[in-house]
Parts: sequence; structure tokens; C-alpha cells
Amino acid sequence: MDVLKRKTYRHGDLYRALLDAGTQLARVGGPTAVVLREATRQVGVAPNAAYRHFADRNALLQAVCAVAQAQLAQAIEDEWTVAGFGDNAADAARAHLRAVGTGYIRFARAEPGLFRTAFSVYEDLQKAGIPEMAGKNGLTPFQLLSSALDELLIAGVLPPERRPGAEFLAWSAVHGFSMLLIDGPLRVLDAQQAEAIGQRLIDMVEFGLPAAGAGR
Amino acid sequence: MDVLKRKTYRHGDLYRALLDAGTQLARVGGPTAVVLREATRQVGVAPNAAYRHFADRNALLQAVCAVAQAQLAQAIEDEWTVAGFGDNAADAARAHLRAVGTGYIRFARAEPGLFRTAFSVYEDLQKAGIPEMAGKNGLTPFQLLSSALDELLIAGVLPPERRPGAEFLAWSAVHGFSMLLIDGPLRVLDAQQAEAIGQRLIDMVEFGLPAAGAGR
DNA sequence: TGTACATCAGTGAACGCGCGTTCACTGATGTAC
DNA sequence: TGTACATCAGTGAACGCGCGTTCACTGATGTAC
Repeated sequence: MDVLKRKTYRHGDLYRALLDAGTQLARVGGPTAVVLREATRQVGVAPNAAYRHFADRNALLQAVCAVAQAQLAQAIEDEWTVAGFGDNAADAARAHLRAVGTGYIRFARAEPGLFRTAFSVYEDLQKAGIPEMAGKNGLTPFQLLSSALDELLIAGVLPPERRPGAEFLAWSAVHGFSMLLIDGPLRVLDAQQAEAIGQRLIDMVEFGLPAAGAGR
Repeated sequence: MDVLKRKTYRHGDLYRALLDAGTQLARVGGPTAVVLREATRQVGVAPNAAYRHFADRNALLQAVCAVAQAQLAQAIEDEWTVAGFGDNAADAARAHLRAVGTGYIRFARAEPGLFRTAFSVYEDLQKAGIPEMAGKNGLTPFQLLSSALDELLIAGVLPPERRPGAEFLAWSAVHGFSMLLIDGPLRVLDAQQAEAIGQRLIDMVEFGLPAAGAGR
């Protein structure tokens, strides 16, 4: 990111530079802070130069959104790796579900701007599988959650009739908590408190999920 | 709301008219749609006339936010009333918790713009008790949730050591689901599907809450 | 009950701002011969 | 290997837009005498 001075007339990799600058803007100020002119300013290029690489402002935002998704996926993968394999399939599955939730919440707290950007753009569940949004293992956040739930199913922890749509129940809890944590009333919590309540929330999901839809 | 024509030089109740116009804008387009000039335009008054009644644009937004909170509270109260009292204290408490969640989700789905506005402004938990944000019974959404949880405690459904902070667990689940429903990937669900998954989510909270924090 | 006057709600015009986007251009690069 | 030339990445200037906000004002209202 060479600000204001550049040796060559051609930039070299302006696409990448603008994407990086846009990501930095999102990191600091969330999706509305992704301002095309500001990105070109930081890179040291004329405002309209961006139009060689992005159709319009929204295309830049979309690209930044994909970066944010990928970083979230990576944060979850890291947590998954730490969780390991446990003594048996059931324990491993539970640990992986917890890892997904924990990674999600920690990322939201560590990178609130990127987190909000990840969910700012109109997103189809169809598009949830595109590779730009994945971590190193090639899985998106949603796919990682699905994997953990599949493990729970195979391990016999989650009854088959409760499996369909289980993603949305777990996701809702963790997503809502993250939102309250970064934008809402839980903003005031310190790291330790946030972590403690976060783990209790994941307890609620772990114990409540197998019962959800129980004979009502 | 008299658009463009007005008999008297004085408006009569411009504060109310601007607040109503602002609320309508929020209803249609969420918090960012609360534009001061647009509100005055709809009321048929000069842009700067607003400054007789609101310190600035943010003051108008705050007022609209309070209206949105109050409408949410009312939606929950209505659901609470429908839920009734059941056969015993435990059933009644559970029904009331479910009513809070159901009212919350239904309001989010029915009035996504107002819902997003309700949570757009910096909100302290301190301010969660101010009367402008309450429904007819004088309780805010947060206070209604607290009441339901207190009932669960008294009825012996929720162990005393799990009561503190339980608001945030239940709230997270229902809030996250609402967000995914109106802005996220669950946008595609029709009313029936949304209702069904919403009830399963509330199952998860109902069964998972008493277990959350269980001996870890 | 009638009149003078203070109040203050709403007016009209203008400001500076930063945004996204379009236009015709310029000049470094890399390829064809 | 050297040169002519097409390509196209980045330039410079400008546009229209709508916003929030400030200024000095005007004229209806309601109160004091």
C-alpha cells in the first residue's frame, strides 16, 4: 500500500491493492465505510482508476464481503483444529460444534467491522459455497457448521428427524449473541465475561438442539 | 400528514408529524432511511423547520428508535396475553417465555424496518427501562423477557444458579434468528416455514436454557 | 372588550461536503514484424 | 536485435446529487393592559 508515491506509471496489482484497502476500511468502520474514493486515496491513485478493476462501488463491497467470509471461515477452522478428536465420535462431534460456535463468536468480537461486512451484502444460500468465501480447507462458515452437525448425527447425538434445518437453530443463537456483543447491549462486557456467557450460550445450543422440535 | 398543502401558517403538532413521518421512513427503509429532509418534505414544511423540535437528525432517529422499541414491546405483550395462564405455574412460565420469543420473531418479520431501527441506535442497558420504549403495560421488551425468566425461576423450572444472565442467552437465539430471517439467508423462507423453524428455535431455548452452564 | 406587543413556529435562500460516476486524454508496456 | 504500433491502465477535470445545517427573516398567536 504505497500512499501518495509510486515509482511506475502502472501500479502492478491495483485490484489487490484496492481490495486490501477496502478490507481495511471495512475492518475499521464496517460495510458503510467501504468508500470507493477513500480506497483509491489510500492506494494513491485517481478515483476513477478503480473502474478498470471493479464495475462499481458495489462490486468492491462484494469482494470485501467475500474476504470477510473467508477470514471468518479461517477463524472457525483454527478453533476446530484446536478442538481435536476426543475419546469417541460423540465427544469429537460435540467439540467440533462448540469449536464452530466459539470461533464464530471470537471472530465477531475480534473483528467486528469485518463481521458486520460479512453479513451486509445480499447473500444467497446458493452462493454460500463459492470458494472465495472459504478458509484454507475450502469450506465456508456454513459448510463447517453443517459438517459438525453431520458428525453429531452420525455419532447418534442428534436424532435424524432433528437434523434438517439444525444449522439455522445453532447459527441463530451464535449469530444473535455476536450481534448483541458488538452492536448491542452486551458491548459493555469485557473479554472474560463475553467468553463465559458465550460458552453458556453454546451449552444451551448443545443441550437444547437434540430436544428442539420434540413432540410438539 | 398533510402533504404540500396546509391551511394554517402554524402546523399544530409538527413534532408528532415529523415523528410519524420518520417512523414511516424507518418502517419502509430501516434506520438509514430516516432522512431529516425527507421527513419535512412529507409533512410539507421547510427542511429547517425540524430544528424547532429536534436538536439534529440524530435526535429524530432516537425518537423513532423509541417508537420502534415500544411497538416491539406491544407485539410481545399481545402474544403474552394470548398465551394465558395454563394449568400450573411451570406451564404458565414456559408459555410466557415462548410468547416473548414468538412476539419478537413475528414483529421482526412483520416490521423488518422498524425492527432494525430499534437496534440501530447506541443503546445502554440503563436506558432499556425508559418509558418511551415500553408497551401499554409499561414494560420494555427486555423487562418482559426478564419477567418470563423470573416466572420460570419461581416455578422451579430454571435453577437459581442459571438465572443470572439468562436474558442474554434467550435473547441471542431469538435475535439472531430474526436477523437471519430479515437480512440473512432465511429471507427466502415463507411465513409458514419461518414460523415452524421459529418454534423449533424456541424449543431449543426452552430445553437448553435450564442446562446452560451445566457443570463445565 | 379592544388594542399593542412579545413570542417563537415556520420560511427562503444558501453553505460546504463527499460521494459515485463519466468524459476525453496520455503514456508505459509488450508484441509483431 | 531493433523498431512501429496497438493495447489498455491510470489521469485530470468535471458532473449532478442529496444531505445536514446555519442565517436573517416573517407573520400568526396569545397575553398584558
